[in-house]
Amino acid sequence: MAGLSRYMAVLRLFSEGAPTWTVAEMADALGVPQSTAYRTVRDLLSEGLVEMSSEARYRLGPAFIEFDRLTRLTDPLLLAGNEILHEVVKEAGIPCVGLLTRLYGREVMCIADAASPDASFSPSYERGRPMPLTQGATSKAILARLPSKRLVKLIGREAADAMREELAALRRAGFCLGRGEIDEGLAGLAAPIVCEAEGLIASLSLVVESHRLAGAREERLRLLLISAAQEMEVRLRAAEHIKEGSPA
Amino acid sequence: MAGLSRYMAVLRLFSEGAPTWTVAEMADALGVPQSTAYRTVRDLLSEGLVEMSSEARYRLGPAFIEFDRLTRLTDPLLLAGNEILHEVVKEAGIPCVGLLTRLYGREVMCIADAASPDASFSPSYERGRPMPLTQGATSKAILARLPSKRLVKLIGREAADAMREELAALRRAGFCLGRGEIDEGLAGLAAPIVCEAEGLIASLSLVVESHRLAGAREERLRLLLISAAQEMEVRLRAAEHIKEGSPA
DNA sequence: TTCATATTCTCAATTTTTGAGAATATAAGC
DNA sequence: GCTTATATTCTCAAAAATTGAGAATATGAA
Repeated sequence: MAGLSRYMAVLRLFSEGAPTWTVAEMADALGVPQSTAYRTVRDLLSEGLVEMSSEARYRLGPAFIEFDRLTRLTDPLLLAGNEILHEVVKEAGIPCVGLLTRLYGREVMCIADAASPDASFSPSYERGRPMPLTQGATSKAILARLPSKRLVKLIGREAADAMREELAALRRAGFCLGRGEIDEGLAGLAAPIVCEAEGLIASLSLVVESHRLAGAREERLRLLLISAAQEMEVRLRAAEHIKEGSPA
Repeated sequence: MAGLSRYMAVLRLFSEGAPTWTVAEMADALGVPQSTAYRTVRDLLSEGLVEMSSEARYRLGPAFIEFDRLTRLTDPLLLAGNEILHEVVKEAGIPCVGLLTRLYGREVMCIADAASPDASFSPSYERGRPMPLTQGATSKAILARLPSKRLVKLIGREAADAMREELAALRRAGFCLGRGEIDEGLAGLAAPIVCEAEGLIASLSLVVESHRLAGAREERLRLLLISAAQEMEVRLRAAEHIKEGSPA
């Protein structure tokens, strides 16, 4: 095993169910001798990617929290959209959770969440959680705006072909509604956000209880999301011009 | 440059002021040939540690957000203390920001923050932000509980000697108050949290406007923080026993 | 102290990385 | 379509780093 992947293999051992590991356990899990595992852990330790917990057990280190903060401070979508996200949740007027989600590398990932104070349900999403690529309004709103070449790369030719018509319709509508596709009893409403210059394809979505989606209210939320998403696009373009306009 | 550090050197280029880089810029900044830089970036890309932004620019990738989520879900201090942190802010009854801070690797780092709705000031702290080691109530409450050997390793012999008496007093008091040590006009109040079994040394602190710290109120907040910190220690020990008690 | 376990060290064989430049993509303009 | 400029990958022998087994040291508790 070579280069970076040898380190990442260790880091990927850590999980919610197994948050701490001894070096012996790592060596075992990866099938490498202990001396090698110790060297690897020592390197990770010195970079802050793991820390010693106690009694020879190790856990993920502070570097991840710091780098995450950096992404929070610099992500153009968050800068343009976090404030609006909270406003949308407030204006929705019913119990709901708002999500900002983004195609990120090869994943569709939630990068910001905001629950209304009266939201009694807890949707399974939050910052840092990868979402299923082809299910749910949030992801579909994103896939619908993907150039077909990239879509194929992401989900494969067959899956892309199977979804082509549905996505074309969503693209025309500029909006996506899904009922119970992910959580039973919950519905997702999502509007796409695209900024070519930043290479950004994302969506703003709202998760609400299905039974609250009467006709008129659904229409109101649709308009709310679409206009909020458009406002985010405007801010993204503005931020980008500022960057280019400023002296290098 | 060898092994992991060669990759970290690239990642550490990214900052709030320079959130995106071209490969040529990286190669320049690090003094390596472009072909080498391209190979390094390709590896980082495939692990999700960087992503392509647009037009040959790269930014930090989704892996950091995912790993951060994992630390949020598994950090024993956060599991034991996040709820209490919010209660403390609520019960404080004045505009304030509550912080959970932890000795993390070689840094003192804030891992959770909660502002009261009426807090009009914005303290310079938040999750993922390293704090100055030897300044501010938050850090001092932690240093006071550090075994002197580790203290020396952390801040050096001279600095450790210079602080020895002050820290001994803080240790006896079980509490730390600092006025304007970090932000002019703000005061920090902090109580230590220690859990040997988890190898955890931390503090719970409250940032308030200095002028609001009348005598009686200061005393009330002191007691609030100390009892909340103790409750966290209790929960930490409970969580630890559950872990040990459960079948492997 | 003594034991048990955690961690680092040693060294030759093996594998990876490096750098310079050539060879390919890729995208924009004509 | 072609042309140009730039981005990215590839090639290959020399240089450097990693590997694995085990010995040598810490470290901490009894």
